[in-house]
Amino acid sequence: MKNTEKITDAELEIMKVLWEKKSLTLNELVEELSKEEPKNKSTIKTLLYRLIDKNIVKSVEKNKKENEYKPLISEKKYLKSANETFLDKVYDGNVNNMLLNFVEDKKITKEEIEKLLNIIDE
Amino acid sequence: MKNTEKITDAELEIMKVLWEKKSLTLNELVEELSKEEPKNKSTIKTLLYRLIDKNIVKSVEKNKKENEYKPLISEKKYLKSANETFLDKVYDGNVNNMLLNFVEDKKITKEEIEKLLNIIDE
DNA sequence: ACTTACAGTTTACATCTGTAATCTTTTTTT
DNA sequence: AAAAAAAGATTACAGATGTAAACTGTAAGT
Repeated sequence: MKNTEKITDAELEIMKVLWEKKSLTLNELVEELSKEEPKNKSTIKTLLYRLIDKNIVKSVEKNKKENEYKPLISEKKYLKSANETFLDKVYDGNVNNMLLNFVEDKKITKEEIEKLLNIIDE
Repeated sequence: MKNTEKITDAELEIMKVLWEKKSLTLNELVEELSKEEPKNKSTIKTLLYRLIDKNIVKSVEKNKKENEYKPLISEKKYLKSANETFLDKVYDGNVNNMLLNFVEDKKITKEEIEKLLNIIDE
């Protein structure tokens, strides 16, 4: 699949909610997204339609009045693709270099790395 | 500075070369960028001008005929900003989650993490 | 000095993106 | 049944982006 990479920033905000909630009506979606700052329903509709066009979301009839929207690709899959794209684009695929920079920026601490080691050892 | 984040994908390719070579004429730049696949000079010109507009690159006279182009912001600074943007956008700032996903995708191996620990211990 | 070639600069243009309004079809309400 | 409300679907539009051509001024060759 290539579509995974074509999720834009605004669309991603929609997807995050859909991944978390699995399935939502438009109104539920708008409500979720408006928790922090109010969002325009029309805008969300457009983004949703674009995601449907791209086969990233599907629309299923819930009842006579409303549809439900469900993700067609998994978050894992998206993350894998997003990681790869970022790594290639910014670091030409060099993970070490990326990690070093995160450490330099104090984004990654020693504790986190040790935690990670433990997890890997399973 | 905010401009750092506004470097687009195509512009980034230009910047990578400028960061590495410090200073180049247009022709040198085109030559470098064309090593893998030939690039259109006109396109590179446009990207260069946009970077100049954004105060990310400066143009200095080299001789009567040609100018040299130099980066105005450091690669480190860009990387810091790019890391942050990616982390926030995709993982809502959760570094652990990001690392876990990189590990799952086999992008980060145990060896790399151990190497990293050594580096931090300095 | 005149022409040519090329660096520098400006303009063009299709597609993508964020944002939203409008139109159409159903469902509710009165 | 008629009117109102709302969901679904389409259209709009400005700014960003990738790609490249056109224009302009000057250096270089003859």
